[in-house]
Parts: sequence; C-alpha cells; structure tokens
Amino acid sequence: MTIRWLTPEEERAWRSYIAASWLLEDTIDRRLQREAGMSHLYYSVLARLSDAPDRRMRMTDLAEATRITRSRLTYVVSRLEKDGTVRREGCPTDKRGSTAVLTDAGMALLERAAPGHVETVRASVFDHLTPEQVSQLEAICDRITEALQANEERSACDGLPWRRRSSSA
Amino acid sequence: MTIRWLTPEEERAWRSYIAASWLLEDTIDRRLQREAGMSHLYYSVLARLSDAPDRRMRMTDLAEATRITRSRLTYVVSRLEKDGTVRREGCPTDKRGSTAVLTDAGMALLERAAPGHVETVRASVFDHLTPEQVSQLEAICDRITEALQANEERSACDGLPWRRRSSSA
DNA sequence: GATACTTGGTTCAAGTTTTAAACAGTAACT
DNA sequence: AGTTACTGTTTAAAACTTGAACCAAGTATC
Repeated sequence: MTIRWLTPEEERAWRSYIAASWLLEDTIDRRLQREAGMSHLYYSVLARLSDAPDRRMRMTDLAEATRITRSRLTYVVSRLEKDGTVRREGCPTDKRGSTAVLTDAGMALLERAAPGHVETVRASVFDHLTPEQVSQLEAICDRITEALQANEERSACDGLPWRRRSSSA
Repeated sequence: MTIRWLTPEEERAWRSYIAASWLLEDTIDRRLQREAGMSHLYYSVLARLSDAPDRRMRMTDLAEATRITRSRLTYVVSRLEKDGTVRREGCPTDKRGSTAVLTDAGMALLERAAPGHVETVRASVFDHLTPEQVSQLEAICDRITEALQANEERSACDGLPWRRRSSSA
C-alpha cells in the first residue's frame, strides 16, 4: 500500500502539537527543577506514590505505572532515596520484592512544589482554554492513549521490557 | 492569593494529556531509533534543515528553531556530522558563523524514515480523530504555545540562553 | 584606529541519565 | 527435585546535558 501522508490540516495540527508539547514539557521541567530540584519524571514518580494506598508501591508496578524500565526505575528511586523523599522496604509476602515508600519529607516536598507546578499548568494551559476545549482535549488525548495502548498489546514483548500482568501490594 | 487548584475536569484533562503525550513521544522515539538510528530530537533537527531554503541554517537559528541551547546543538550536530547526515560550512558573510547543511545522505535518511514516522503519527493520532477534533487539537495547541511564548517574553533572559533576535543566512 | 563590548560558536570537564546485559535470589510449576 | 519465570539490582559503557570558559570576529565608541 502506498503511504498515506498527512493532509494539510493534519500537518498543521501536528506541528502545533509538537511545538506545544515540547515547549510545555520544557517549561514544566525547568520550573520543577528550580522549585523541587528534580525533573518532571522524578516528580511524577513521587506524585504517583502519593496517590497509591499507603503511599507505597512495588517497584515493578511503579515502573509500569510510570512506563519506564525496571532498571531505569532502580536508578531513579536510588536518587530519590538519596534525596530522602523515598524509602525502600522489603515486601513481606514476596522476599524478592521491594517496595518504594514516599517518606514524610517526600510528601512535604510534593506539597511545597505542587502550587508552583499547578500554577505553571494553569498559566500555560487551562487559563487559556474554554471549558469546551478542556473536554475536547481530554477526549482527544484519551483516543491517542487508547490507540497507543492497543498498539502495544499487538506488538507485545516486542522490545518492551515491562510487559507483564499486574500484581499488588 | 490562594492557590487555584485544577477543577476535576481540568485534572482529568491534564492526566489524559500527560499520559498521551509521554506515551506518544515514547512511541515515536522508539520507532525513529529503530528505523533512523536517532531520537525524535535529532530527527527533528534534520527535518528542520530539510525545510530550510537550500537545506542550510546558521547554528544559532537552528538552535532557536529547535529550542535548545547552542552548546547542546553543537553536540547534536557533531553527532549528526559523524553520521554523515549533516555537514558544517563556514559562513561567507560572517566569519564567526557556521552553517549546518543537510547532506544528500541526510536527505536520503529522512526520506527513508519518513514513511514509518508518518505511519506512527497516523496510527497513534489522526486515524482516530474526527476532522473536527483535528482542528480542535490545533486550536488548543496554538493557545498553549501562545501562552508559553508570551510567558517567555515576560521572563526574558531569565535563564534562557537562546533569547536573541533573528539573523539570516 | 584603538578600546571596549557583544555575538557566534566551540570546547571542556563534570555531572546526569539511559541502556543492555548479566546476576542473585525467590517463587511457581511439574 | 528440577526447571522455568519473575523481581529487582548491579555493572560497565554509552549517550546526553549543563555551564563556564574561551576564541575569534563583528560592532560600537571615542
């Protein structure tokens, strides 16, 4: 089959999207670096933990949730541990396992950094969108995520290390 | 002033957006890595060059266009030069200057990788959106970019190395 | 036309991140 | 018991990023 190139409208939308998403990610990173001393990825690991029951998660689950390799997560968590925002604990039910726990200091940092972070998101995004656009954005992004996840199923274990069924604490 | 948190709708949209954009960037990166041997950033530098008149750009302009520091661009272009996709040339009118030129090999690589790249973008995004959604996406992203650029003006030279007026070939 | 100031771009060294391939220990299955 | 699969870490190498220092060339000032 011959290549289906983007239509002019799609092309414009795509360029818009790339420009915005890179610029936005950059802005967020810079602000978090300044105010929390870490990149968006690291911050999101803390944030994910703060959402988890008891603020703790098994490493593999955390890796899957944040969509990074276990190896990479080991590195990230080590750094966070050095910062004192995360602590590791063994897993009672599975002696191989280890559990990342958000410390009080980690929670405090999150709380200290959250206002600035939200402010960035507001000032960059939501302050300039109508309520309709907000729900449009959600719908569009959900379609994209769906598509990508379906795609992942299909090409499962095709180079993605973290394909696995879930387990729990 | 007290913090204006995100409304539940905004919160949902934001999570959707982050999930989609990270997943998408990841997917694109992986595919380009496989088929072009480079990340999205590097690819986009080549792509930007291919759009430029005569397929050449001054380093500073290229840095500004791709929104990275000159230092970082020097590194990127060195790597691309090693790959043979870019060549450096001195600038006749300004002897300090250097110009990055997309080589034929670079153009060939771009042409070889483009179909797969477009296919990723299609399969991840546009095949699942209505024409209305495509234009909504564009509108939304344009608002975001506007906001971020306005914001940049305000905090100009506040840690951003690449603030500068344009120059040309 | 010498002095300073700015700009374009690179270099350098240090630090951070990412990757992939082992690995050790434990669990699970037969 | 013996394999097989899983968890998470280690390791070594590579890739990337940063910021400061730097040089050379342009620009302005007097």
